[in-house]
Amino acid sequence: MSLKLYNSLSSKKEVFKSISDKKVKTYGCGPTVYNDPHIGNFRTFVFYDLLNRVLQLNGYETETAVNITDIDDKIIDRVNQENTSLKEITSKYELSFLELSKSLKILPNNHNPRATEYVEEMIEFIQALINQDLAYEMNGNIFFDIEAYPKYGKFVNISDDLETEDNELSKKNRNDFTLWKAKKDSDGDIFWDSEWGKGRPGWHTECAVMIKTLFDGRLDIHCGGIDLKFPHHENESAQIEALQKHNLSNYWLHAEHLNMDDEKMSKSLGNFIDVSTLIEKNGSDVVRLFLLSAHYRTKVSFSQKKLDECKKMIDKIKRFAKNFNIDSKNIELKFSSEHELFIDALNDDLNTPGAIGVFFSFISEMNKKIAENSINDADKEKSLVFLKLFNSIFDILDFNNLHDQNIPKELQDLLVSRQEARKNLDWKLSDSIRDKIESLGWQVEDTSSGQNLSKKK
RNA sequence: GGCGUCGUACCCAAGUGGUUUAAGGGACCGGUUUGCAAAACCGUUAUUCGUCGGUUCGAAUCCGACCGACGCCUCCA
Repeated sequence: MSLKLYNSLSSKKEVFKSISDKKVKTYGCGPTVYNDPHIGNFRTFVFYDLLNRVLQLNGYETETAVNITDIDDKIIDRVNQENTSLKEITSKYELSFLELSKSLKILPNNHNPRATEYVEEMIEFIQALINQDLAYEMNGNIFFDIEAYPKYGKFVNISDDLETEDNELSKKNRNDFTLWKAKKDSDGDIFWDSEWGKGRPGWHTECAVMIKTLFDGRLDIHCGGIDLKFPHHENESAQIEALQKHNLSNYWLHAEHLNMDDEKMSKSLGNFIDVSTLIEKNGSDVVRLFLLSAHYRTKVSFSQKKLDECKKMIDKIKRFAKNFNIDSKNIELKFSSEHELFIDALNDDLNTPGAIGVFFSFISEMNKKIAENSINDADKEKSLVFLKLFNSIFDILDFNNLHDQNIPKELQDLLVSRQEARKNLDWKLSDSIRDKIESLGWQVEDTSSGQNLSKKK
């Protein structure tokens, strides 16, 4: 099955067709670096990674960008509150974003452009819009004139009542948006010089110009959180499309929110959970699986119970994987029908829950054969291929570390003693040693091939 | 107020016209196995998909109304 993606432009699943044959260019709206990101932010970032990996699975070479918004009102607020510098705040949280991304196995992007490094281009871009009568100046602010761009409203129906005037900024039209913000006293030394005076670029212009500079304003796929659909993405594309007369992006993908008690998790509502806290408590593999365990276009409510269930799922996969001698480098990805079902699910608009279902059905089938001792070489090979395929997308297994290799000496000794006791049929001693092992945070299982020690769940 | 999304078992969650008289995970209960556990395996758990109508040979899937939840229209992943 060819890759299908739900395009927000048409509100339909569409067969994906790239601009050039092999290479796909994607851009995702990244974090505003003024705060530690919460788990909801990372739902979207992990979704970008999923898209990237599925594109690669389909044989595409990807060129990805996720921007760093490092000029913004909230950042300036923090700079003023903490009496520090812009760079100090933004570099701290940019680093935290990149580290958490790595920890959640998000593949590195080709570009992580910072808005502050493109201000010159932004000023030129705004000037070009003014020259084309697509923007106008008002008290040192520059606004995009949506009346000059009749196609405005690709993501929403702009209704008549929205045309009421908003006099606060003396805009011509309520939906005219800021390209350049005139400097305010509270901005301190955070400003750039332009022909229209001191100020700084607006958010929508930042993304538009980074895309223009890196990708010549022409993308295969633009993605972001659902809340950015309007006005951010509307405005982003309006600027580029009004000026360049072609689509900014052929596909627009929007990820739904992670909610907290059925309400959107957000920094402004204060109902968010830190990613780092969550990773520390549950492990990054569990958090990653949790974020991928629901389809990206459905709302998800956060709960610890779900994370606990994901942990159990991972344990089940690991137990299955331990049946095989995995040398992941030497597994040739030769797909059979079982694998194709998994790929089909992913190609059907990144249906991760469907793909997980296919994988678990396969595990069940193989486990049955293992229990009956009827598993053959072909099954084993299929299993290895499936494990590798699964991990190429979900990336929650460490094949080199499936067997807990670092067993402390103390435990090794206990295992030897227990082995001895079992040999002597001294169940009382054997069980007391088992209790001791458990009290140390490990657990021992007796299998036909001997004792199997693992970290306690 | 305008625009939009969603409502599937005890919980989570796929499926969006016939291969599904509804995947997969968790939980529960019964069984096989085991010295006992654990794990694994087998079986059971929605004749039903918010409610009521309609279209169709056929609907969880399409249409309408209603009820309920949420989002966007202001910063937001």
